[in-house]
Amino acid sequence: MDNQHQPEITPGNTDSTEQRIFDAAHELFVLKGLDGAKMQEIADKAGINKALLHYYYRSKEKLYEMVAKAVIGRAVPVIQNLLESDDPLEEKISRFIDFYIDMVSRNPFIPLFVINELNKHPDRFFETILPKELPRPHAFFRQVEAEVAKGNLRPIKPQHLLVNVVSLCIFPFVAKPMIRIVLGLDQQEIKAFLAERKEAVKAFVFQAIRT
Amino acid sequence: MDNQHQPEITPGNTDSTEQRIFDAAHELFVLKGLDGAKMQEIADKAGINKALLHYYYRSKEKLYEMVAKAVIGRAVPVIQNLLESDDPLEEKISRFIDFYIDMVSRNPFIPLFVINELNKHPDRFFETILPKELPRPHAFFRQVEAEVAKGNLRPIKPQHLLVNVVSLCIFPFVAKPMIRIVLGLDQQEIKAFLAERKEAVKAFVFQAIRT
DNA sequence: CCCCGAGTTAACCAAAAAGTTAAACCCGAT
DNA sequence: ATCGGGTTTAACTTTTTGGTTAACTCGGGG
Repeated sequence: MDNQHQPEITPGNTDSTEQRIFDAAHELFVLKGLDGAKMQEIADKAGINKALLHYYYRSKEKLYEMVAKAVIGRAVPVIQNLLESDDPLEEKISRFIDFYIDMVSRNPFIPLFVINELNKHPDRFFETILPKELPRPHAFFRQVEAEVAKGNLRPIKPQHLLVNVVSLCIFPFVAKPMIRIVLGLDQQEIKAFLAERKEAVKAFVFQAIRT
Repeated sequence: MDNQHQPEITPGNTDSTEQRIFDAAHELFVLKGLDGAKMQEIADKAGINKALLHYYYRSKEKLYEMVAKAVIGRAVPVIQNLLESDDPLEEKISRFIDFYIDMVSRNPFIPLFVINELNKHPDRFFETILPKELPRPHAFFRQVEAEVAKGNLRPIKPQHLLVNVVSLCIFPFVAKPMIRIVLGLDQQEIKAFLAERKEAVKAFVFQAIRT
């Protein structure tokens, strides 16, 4: 063991070594970013020798790529389904909000990871990480336009509506520590506050768009 | 020159060396974070020797602290003013949106920087970076509650309203590359889209809260 | 004219971190 | 049993990086 750090192996990890490495890398890359996470740290968390990282994944970059691809690829099909379903619009939006807030409150660091990746390594993102199939919101857009035309919805550009909904869902979880400070909430209170978000966002959005 | 990188000195920088270092560090830390930005890089960008970084600022940490403190300290008083002014509520919200979107469209990386700092180094943040005076939104909250009581506003928790407005202002700029992809916009189109945001957000928010 | 000290530099150092190697270890197939 | 390939490890090398040192420049008193 050339290990001067505390090993703190994640327990209960009975999978293959390759998987353990991947899981450890996933956790640390998402938490600390490419530069922040160290190979030794990942090895420690996976409970294996640093050389194994290179045995299974050739380099830090490659390992990072795998993780990034997995993280991003995971959410895309779900969003796609949500946007393309033929539910009535309000129901679709409601489901969308539920899904997004559930997802992001379980994994609050994922959106930050994606955004950072996209801002800091756009080249790599477009070349190797971006999945071929990315959400096509056209169906959703036409649906909104149809409702606006029918007079069921106040006039709004569907693009702005989509961006608004996503912003309202994601941002508060990403900025959770900031919000905690500004609103002066403790651990419990911020949790309660964020738990109210599903209903708060739905109410806000629907009041904004209903005629 | 122990310089194996391309120097690419930022031109037009006629200020003192100390200032040049600070500016270079500011740019790179905001762009790449503490781990991502390298001292050599900062020195190159400032057009000076690496040793000067340590001459003026003792260590990377100290330099980073200065930058972080400046970045965060800058926005706080303005927000404070906005929230505590005694303008009527709608005007206050309107100004708030204008200010935030102006600010974030000029410096799209600042919010990301603050959020990352807060998520990844909360300890340091609270100990050394957090300014004593942070925005106290109480006046704003009471104002909202008063309007709700008077029936001028639909019932809404003022905390959610504040979070909603900030989310709608900041997130689209932070997630700009993501939005570009999903909406399939080119450079020009995304610029135009974001330019519409001020009006779009105001319309959305006011329709959501007006009775 | 010379000194002095702030400013600046090249060269160096030590620690950290990525990556490599060669040997050992398991374990099923021969 | 043993061979052999996939797996794992300790130890090593290389590269990167933050930090230091000693020398040099240069302009303003004395």
